[in-house]
Amino acid sequence: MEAQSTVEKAVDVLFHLHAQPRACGVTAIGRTLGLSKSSTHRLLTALSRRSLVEKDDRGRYRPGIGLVALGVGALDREPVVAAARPVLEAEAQALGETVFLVAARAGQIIVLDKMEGEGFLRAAPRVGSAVPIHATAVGKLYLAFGGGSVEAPAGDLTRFSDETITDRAALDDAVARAAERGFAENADEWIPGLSVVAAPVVATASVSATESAPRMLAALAVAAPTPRMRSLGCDEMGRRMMAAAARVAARFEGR
Amino acid sequence: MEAQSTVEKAVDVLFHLHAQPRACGVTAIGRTLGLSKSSTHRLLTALSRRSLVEKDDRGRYRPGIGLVALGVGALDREPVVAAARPVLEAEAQALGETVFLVAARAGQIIVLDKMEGEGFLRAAPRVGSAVPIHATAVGKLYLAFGGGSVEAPAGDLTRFSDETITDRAALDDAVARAAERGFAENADEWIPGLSVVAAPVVATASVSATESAPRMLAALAVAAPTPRMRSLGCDEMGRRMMAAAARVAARFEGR
DNA sequence: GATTATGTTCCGATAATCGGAACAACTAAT
DNA sequence: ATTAGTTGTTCCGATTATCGGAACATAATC
Repeated sequence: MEAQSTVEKAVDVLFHLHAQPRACGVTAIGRTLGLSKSSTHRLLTALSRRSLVEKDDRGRYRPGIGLVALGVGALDREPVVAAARPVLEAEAQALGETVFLVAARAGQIIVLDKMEGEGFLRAAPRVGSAVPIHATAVGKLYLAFGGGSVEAPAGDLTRFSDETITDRAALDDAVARAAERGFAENADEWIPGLSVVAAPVVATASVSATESAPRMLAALAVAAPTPRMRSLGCDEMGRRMMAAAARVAARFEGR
Repeated sequence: MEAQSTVEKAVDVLFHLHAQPRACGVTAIGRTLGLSKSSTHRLLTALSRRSLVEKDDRGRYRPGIGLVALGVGALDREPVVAAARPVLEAEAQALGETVFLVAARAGQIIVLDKMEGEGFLRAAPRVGSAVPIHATAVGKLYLAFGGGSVEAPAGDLTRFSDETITDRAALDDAVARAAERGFAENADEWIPGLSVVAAPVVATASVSATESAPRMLAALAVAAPTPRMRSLGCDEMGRRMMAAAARVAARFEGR
């Protein structure tokens, strides 16, 4: 293991609890995280005092209400989210489909915000969850424009569906195509029946206090059932997302 | 101060960051929490390694994406939430107004879940946020049926609107009335223009491994603009919420 | 350009953490 | 009901991460 600091261990406990489908006991948690029973217990009681975990009748622990409280509104403070929200709403309204704001965080690609359209495509990824890199439109965009902020997974590319790209060379081709066109698409490669078209939000963010550089901050993506996306026109949607992404960038830069 | 353990201090940092409208510096955080600059810095870097906080270009810190990830789905594991969701959906659909599931956690009253109706009453409290005790329908319910799990605030009762109950005796009367009728109401006492009717979810939860006792687990509440609530009929809504709460209790007990 | 404030790093003294062991409470099986 | 096994909780001395002041580097302010 590589966790030294106490708070990192505590956070690991939180993530472990989050990953489990139901409440866990002290012993089980300690065993899988390599902590002694007494240490685990102390961490849990500390977290419990701040209600980040809760103890049920049987002494088992599960994620607490404090986590929800901390998570709510945490995204509103992200400048990109604030800049994108009106655009998200406008596009979701105009297209009637769900529109996402997605960005790279800590090497993963994460859904920052979404706006549901009239369509019934409600199940799609939740805000805060991570999506695969090699099987999504946004993933390809980040490989093309991200400047190394995310990388294709080492080892084999997981197959999610019949259409999933599992060949390195084919993935490189798809990335090159995205770099050329300025947007990326994804038809059934992750979730069968789901198609996505995405465009990058590029803006000159202050990279340090004195210096600024244009950088890919996020991606705007529209999702729709595959037949519906075909009838809307993939290229048409690509142009539309690029224009919307440009509006987000403009708002981000303050005008 | 009363924070001893390191992880509690770290959590305090998270809550402080959450409460601030924008990114904070190390010095400011340390000052308000009574921590030395170096300690604060170490806590922040530890939290940052797990992406619970993020550092912007200027070295200021704000809540991170990890918090969102941890918050998402944390509520689905609450048995009451799982039991209530279908009922919430059905009521929101049938009434066309927003329906809440609210419960006491750590002495506070907290919104566990909500389902929005057709109405445009979207601003109402968010999932995960706390609501005042003496100025809400659910607060009165907990004072009546909660068995001491929450208590009316010490000192003066904060006035939120013209209708807010600020007199102890008047509050006791309102609580007694709720205990008698089995539901509680609230017209403009917290947010002007907003009326709520709520009923308690009472079920026999296992209080220990061998013993069980009937207990108030949560409350179901419907919110609507005051005129609309008047036209729906407060008593009618009270009966309706009591019936819905009974369905939640039945589902909770496993049938 | 000088000055103030802020983020970051270093290091010895301190105090919280660690982990084994003993205890208590519950579960499962006999 | 009794027993055996498991799990949550508490205790305590040894360990070690934490603490806080000070020094340093960098950015903001005048």
